[in-house]
Order: sequence, then structure tokens, then C-alpha cells
Amino acid sequence: MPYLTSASEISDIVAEYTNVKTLWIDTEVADYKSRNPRLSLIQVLDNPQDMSGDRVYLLDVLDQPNIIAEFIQKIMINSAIEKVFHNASYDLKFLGNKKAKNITCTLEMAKKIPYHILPLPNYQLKTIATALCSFNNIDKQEQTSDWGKRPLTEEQIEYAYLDCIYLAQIHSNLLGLQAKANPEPATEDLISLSTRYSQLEQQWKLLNSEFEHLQERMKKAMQAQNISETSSHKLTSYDRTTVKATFSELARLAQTQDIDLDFPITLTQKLQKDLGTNLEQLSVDIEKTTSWRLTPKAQETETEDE
DNA sequence: CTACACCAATCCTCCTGTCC
DNA sequence: GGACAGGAGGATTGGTGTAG
Repeated sequence: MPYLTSASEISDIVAEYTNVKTLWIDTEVADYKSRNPRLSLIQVLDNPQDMSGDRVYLLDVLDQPNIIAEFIQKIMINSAIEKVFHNASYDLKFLGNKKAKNITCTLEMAKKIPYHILPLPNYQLKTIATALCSFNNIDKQEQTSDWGKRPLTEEQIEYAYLDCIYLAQIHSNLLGLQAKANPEPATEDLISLSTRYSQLEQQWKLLNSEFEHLQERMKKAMQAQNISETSSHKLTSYDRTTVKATFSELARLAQTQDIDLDFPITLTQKLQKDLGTNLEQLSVDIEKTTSWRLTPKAQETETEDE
């Protein structure tokens, strides 16, 4: 795991990276609790098959805004290179924000895999790596260590390059699950899909009715007994406020005070009815939407019309 | 035809989880 | 601790089915 600290070495490797198709990237940040966090390390992997760490380069960019700027310019903004992160939105804060192009986020990918295919308690890098790639004993202790001091400890360096390896493995596995979860709609077998659908529907109704019933009973019980927490659950509440005024009063106020108040109002079915033919005097803006609906038939019989 | 209930879609606000 | 996207849960709305 080459650990590069000199600006020229980093510049060289960044130049090489401009030719690859995909990069797997992670970062470490110093002073993350402060108002001004600093980027400490950028870890880059260019070969997802590599598990040795030889292909993970650790770029030391602590207090090196010029190098970071170069990385953003040559890699992050370059839409020809796919950049894979876990929870990309965090890293992107330091690496170009919205200017970054062609970003893949394994956190988002994982969350889009249906729960029955990937049942996980949470979507932390560690959890996914353990479940999906059978890595054991992943140690996340270094995550919150001091990434602002130099030299970095051996443990920190170990942690930094491993994260990149996990990332690439996770990504590859997620691509497989994604394909499995989203078959081509044009060639789906509707017979087997609807069979499974009906099968599940019955179980689901039973489970769901009991589940919702239990939930209500627990809410009521905890309120009645004034208990906000059990060993397994927590009950919280919050207040909503909605501010309302009559339309006539609002309209009068806007006119008398000369307030610039103009925005579209949805004319609900009731309003349209109340207006009657007066509606014709308004220049209405009509939007149409189509909604699709799946309804079960009574029970399959031999009738096959059309 | 009207009145009504129900359901799915959408919107809104507040909360939660993720990274370091 | 901070930023921020997405989720949870409630309210609102319009379409559909049913009864009178």
C-alpha cells in the first residue's frame, strides 16, 4: 500500500488515474468535530480484484489545498471516470461537492436493494462488508482517531487502505444483487410473479394486522403507564404547528398592504364546484397525471375474454 | 345522479443515519 | 458535532366503487 506524501509523487499518480475507467475512493478527515474539518488522506484503488492492498494508494493531502484542487480538477470533475464511494455525500463535501461528476454511492446502492434480498440492521460500511464479503473482525476504532497528527500510526494506515478494499468488494457484490433485484421488465415471468404475490398477500395481511395492532397497543400502554423507554423500544412525540388564516382576510391584507403575493392555488374539486360557471373567467393551468393501479381479481376462473 | 367510504399518490415536517 | 439526504408518519387530494 504505497503511502505518498510528496506533492510530485501524488501528482504523477493522479495523472495516471486520469486514464482509468473506475476508481474506488475513501477519505479520512481530521478535526471532524470542529467547524473546519480538514481532509487528511485520500485512498484510491484502481483494481477491484486486488485484495493485497498493493493497488491502494494513500495520498497524504493534509493542509495541501493545491493537491486537493488538482485531484478535484483531474479526477472528480472528469465525467469519464466513475468514482465509487460509500456515503459519497460526505466525501464530496471535501472533493468538489456538486461539481463532481460520475459518482457512485454504495450506501445508496445498498439501500435500494430490497430488504428480503439484503437483510441488514444498518448500512454502515462495516456491516455490509461483513455480511456481503465475509470479512471478519473489521475494526472501525481508527475511524475516530486523530487524522490530523503526523506521522500516522501503523494502525491508521492499515485501516485506511482496508476501507478501500472493503469498498471495492462491496461494490462488486452490490452490482450482482442489483442485477438480481431488477430483472428486465419486458421478459419477466408474470405467472410466477403473480403466484408469489398472491402467496405473500395472505401471509402479509395476517402479519400486518397483528403488527399494527401490537404497535397501537404498545403506544397506548406506554403512554398510559408513563413509560418512555423499554429494553427494546423508545416512545417519542413531537408537536406540529400549522398556521391558518381565512382566504378573504389574506386577500384583503395583500391588497391593502400592497404585499407581493402571487402563487398558484390548486382548485380542488370542491372549489371548482363552488365557483360553478365563474370558473370560466379564470385562466387555469391544467396538469394531467396518469396513475397505475394493481387490483387483485376475485379468483381466477376459466373466463378469458378478448 | 348524489353521497359516501376507501385507496393510492403526494406533500409536508420532523427525525434518523452516515461519514470522520 | 455538523451536514445533509432520505425516511417516517400524518394530512390532503382525487379517482373508483357502492348504495340509495
